[in-house]
Amino acid sequence: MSVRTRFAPSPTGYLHIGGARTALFNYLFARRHGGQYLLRIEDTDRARSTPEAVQQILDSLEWLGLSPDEPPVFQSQREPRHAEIAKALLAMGKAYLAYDTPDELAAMRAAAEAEKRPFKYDGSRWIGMEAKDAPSVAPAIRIIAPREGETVVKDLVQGEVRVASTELDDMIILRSDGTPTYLHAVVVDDHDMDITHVIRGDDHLTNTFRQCMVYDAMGWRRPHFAHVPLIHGADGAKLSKRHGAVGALDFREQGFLPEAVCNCLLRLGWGHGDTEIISREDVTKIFDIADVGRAASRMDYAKLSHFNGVWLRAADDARLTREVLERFAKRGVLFGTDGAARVETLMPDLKERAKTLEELAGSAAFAVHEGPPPMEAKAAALLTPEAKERLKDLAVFLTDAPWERKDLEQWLRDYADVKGVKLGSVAQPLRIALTGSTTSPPIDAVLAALGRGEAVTRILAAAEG
RNA sequence: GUCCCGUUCGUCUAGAGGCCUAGGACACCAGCCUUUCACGUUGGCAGCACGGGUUCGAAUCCCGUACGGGACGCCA
Repeated sequence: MSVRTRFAPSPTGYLHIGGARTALFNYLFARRHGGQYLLRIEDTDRARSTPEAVQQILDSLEWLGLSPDEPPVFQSQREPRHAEIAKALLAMGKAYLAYDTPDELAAMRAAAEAEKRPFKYDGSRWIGMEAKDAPSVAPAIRIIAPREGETVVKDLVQGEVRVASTELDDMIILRSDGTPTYLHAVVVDDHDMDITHVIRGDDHLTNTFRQCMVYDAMGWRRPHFAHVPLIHGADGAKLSKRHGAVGALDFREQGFLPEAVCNCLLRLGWGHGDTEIISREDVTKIFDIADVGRAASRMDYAKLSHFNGVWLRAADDARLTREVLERFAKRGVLFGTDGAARVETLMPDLKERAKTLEELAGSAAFAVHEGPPPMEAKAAALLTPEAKERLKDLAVFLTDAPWERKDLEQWLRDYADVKGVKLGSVAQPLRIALTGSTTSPPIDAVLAALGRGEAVTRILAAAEG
């Protein structure tokens, strides 16, 4: 049977990076083994699930390049099937009707706590009861837990984990209102979807033992399990908004590339020798779930920036230009076709200096600015009378300079040589005049991209300003 | 509280008994390169949670302790 994995988020909010990483592992595992990777939306909690959240999860996965191979399955639409299995279990005598009310259950828990003993449900009085003797409350269906021995799970990440049957009790699989519980629905769905490998967050590890009750009672073969550790915030606590960006789409907003986010997420928990930078294509060839670590890791935003810088430099110039222009539009920065062309011309040098698309947009803005760009205070301070004289002189001489980047560089060197000054004392005033900033791509590249007319205009404006 | 899982530089990790004087990456510090800033490059700082075993030999195996996380719902 071919490998089938699934990512099963509940649509109660945005997709956070922990979920994104789980999706990534599911995707990679399936690809590695030539199988399918599916998506199941666990929307059985009607009160908390929203269509907006579903859409956001879909958008997030698409952005990350983790769209499923088949249309998503919506768990809520499968409730009849869940009920059918619950009733089948009842008919087989592997489950029973339990007539406890929520209040009675709460009282039992309170009593257990008062006596400082762990609460364990005992529904033995309901087993074998005739319908006519039952209380007049709507019953829930409980599955009969194993009474002795232990359950053993060979987890692909955590290794062999075992839990004694004394720890398990008869759990509810169908509520008194006829709706399935999560632990039951998951098993039925995974079985029906032919899921062979369940890869999920390690918070589900102990749930696995209860899910095994359903598999075993139905005589279904259990899938392989792999419980990957959670991602924590920089302080080691559970990941939350106060740690900064956690939603997958927040990263897009902040100018991170999906390939960088995936690379970073991959390295949180997965290791393969000293490999740090790795493409989707390459990791697909070597990914092994056994190489995932067992310990929780912390999200490291500084390292994400580094990964992003690496992938930014490797990215296609036309693509980056599109991204930057989109950001200009959002910032209200106006640009014409010549401005767009300047950005693309400068892109090889621009991307070398940025960590995010936001930074890239910031450093590219001077190129499309209508007229002389705004002057940074630090830059303005360096425009001494002496520097302004230099600019006036340059404006004159540049009129005859050859306007190709390579030639411009040589021209500037010759100019500095002839004037007997250091190249820096020529380049820096020029940079300030042309970009309004003390930092920019190499000055010859800037001159070439702006064009002679625009360059001279800016130089004169700065010299006289 | 009970059960389950975990613990290598600040962070992410390599490490499956001798290859470890514990390797790499990010961050940080210093130098080099240089028309600025980056990139690149050289070097530096810094870690096997603790205590017992097993073994000729342990970061690696076993047992405790401590600390962290997770699960204990008619939530998912």
